[in-house]
Amino acid sequence: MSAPSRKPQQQQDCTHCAIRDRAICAYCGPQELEQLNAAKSYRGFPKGSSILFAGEESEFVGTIVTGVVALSKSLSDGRRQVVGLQFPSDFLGGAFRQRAPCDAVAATDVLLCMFERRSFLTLIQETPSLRDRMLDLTLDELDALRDWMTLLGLKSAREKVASFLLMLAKRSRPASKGAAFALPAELDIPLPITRGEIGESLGLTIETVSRQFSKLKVEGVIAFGTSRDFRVLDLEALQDAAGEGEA
Amino acid sequence: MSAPSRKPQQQQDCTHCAIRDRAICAYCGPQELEQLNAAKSYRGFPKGSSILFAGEESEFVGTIVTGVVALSKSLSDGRRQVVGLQFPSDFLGGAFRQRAPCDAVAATDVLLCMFERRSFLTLIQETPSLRDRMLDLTLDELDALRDWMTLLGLKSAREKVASFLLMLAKRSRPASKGAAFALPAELDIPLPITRGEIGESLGLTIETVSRQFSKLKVEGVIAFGTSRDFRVLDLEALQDAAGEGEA
DNA sequence: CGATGAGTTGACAAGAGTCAACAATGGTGG
DNA sequence: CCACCATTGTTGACTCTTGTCAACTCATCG
Repeated sequence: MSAPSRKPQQQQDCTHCAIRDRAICAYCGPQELEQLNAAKSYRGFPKGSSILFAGEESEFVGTIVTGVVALSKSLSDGRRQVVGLQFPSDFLGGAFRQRAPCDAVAATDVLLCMFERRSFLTLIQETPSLRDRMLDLTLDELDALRDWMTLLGLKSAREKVASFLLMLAKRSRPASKGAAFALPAELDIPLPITRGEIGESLGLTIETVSRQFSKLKVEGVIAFGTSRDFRVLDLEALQDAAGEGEA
Repeated sequence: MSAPSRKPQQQQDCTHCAIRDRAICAYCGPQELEQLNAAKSYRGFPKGSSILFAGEESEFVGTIVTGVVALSKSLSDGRRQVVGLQFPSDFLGGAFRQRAPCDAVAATDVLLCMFERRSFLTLIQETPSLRDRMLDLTLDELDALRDWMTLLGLKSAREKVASFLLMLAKRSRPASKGAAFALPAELDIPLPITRGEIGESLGLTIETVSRQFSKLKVEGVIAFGTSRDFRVLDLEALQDAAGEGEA
């Protein structure tokens, strides 16, 4: 486990922010950015720590600058379902409501660009570019959830695992706009979460996930560096295994 | 199959609308309502007809006044997953984006209160009460999807079916159609969709759905009138079977 | 070093899918 | 009005994917 970055981060200038063009502030002009700059604050969450508890009141909202956050729901008997993975530039929008709809846990060390919830609410009322972006992001999230539901509802274990790896491959790439999805085979992709968490995402057990990984490895579709990062050897085969093509 | 209500409905007055207090217009004052009243139009969709096609451009948005709409996604091999059931007062918000994110099919005869998409966009920009309600509804939908994902990911067939029946029981509250049909036995709940569609919602086959229904029936938890409506005999047992308690 | 947790692999069991036959329902046309 | 047909739903027998239980390996950290 790596060290928490607890110290208040030095105020990074918004204009040089790596996620400037994809985050909640994407549509903001220089002046609006100024406002955000003044209101924001950074906070680090060490891997494994809880960012939000389901049902609890949340006093802040925020954008992920670095790291991965797992949103999950639990049944009373302890079974857990991961209902969303959030990456840099994603907005912890659940926090937008008074009570968080699900747990949010830092899957890796996470750096959040935060706003106090109530002041963000007024900010958003007064700033059309923020408001529009907010709705955009929320609708994007809806779309992503629907795709995920499709995966959960009708894909086989193999398809689920392959789809998951593809999703990671796409999302873990720095924002290279345009250019069709092509992976250099040499690119090592980190698995930001454990097998257990992958299982909880896909509605599978840890053993099944492991077995599917092994099978894909034996088939020469993927290769592992350590058990926490992989490389796509045969993209076409992986897409095939994922049952790509959502018609 | 019942007759389509294709004829342009007479302009119903918004103030007497049955879903006035829950729909997109819930926060609107009298004056704003006036504006909506002028812009809206009604349109009926016969059972089984398509309202939106995934990927196609949608030229309107709308609220469901009566009926049930099934949102679904398909894989290229024909497998289908229902990713949302929408009831009266729900907003066909997918249509808010230029291209619909999934198919929308009228599961029953449906009456829609519609707006031309582009004019609705400007309307929403100028009307805070509409805008706020829109975000509310979208966030509600997100929450509902997350619950549904939890169901898909980790519940057993029995739990899925029981949860589905409970959901119907909760949601099928009066859209106050013809008062003539206000029966004393309010416990009779219609199943608005076929077993097949239920299966596609829950990630189960039609046979499994049927078997679980039969089991619940034999156990005395529910009873069927026709195969398209049921009654809850033992609510506690049903909640138990659903694995209620999302911690 | 052991100790701990993550990950892999195997044997087995069970839940859900598949295939198939049959029953019930509802709409159509003679 | 009834007979016919298509659609929808039910039930049974069998199969197979995935979950369960358990042993074991591997990496990492005190």
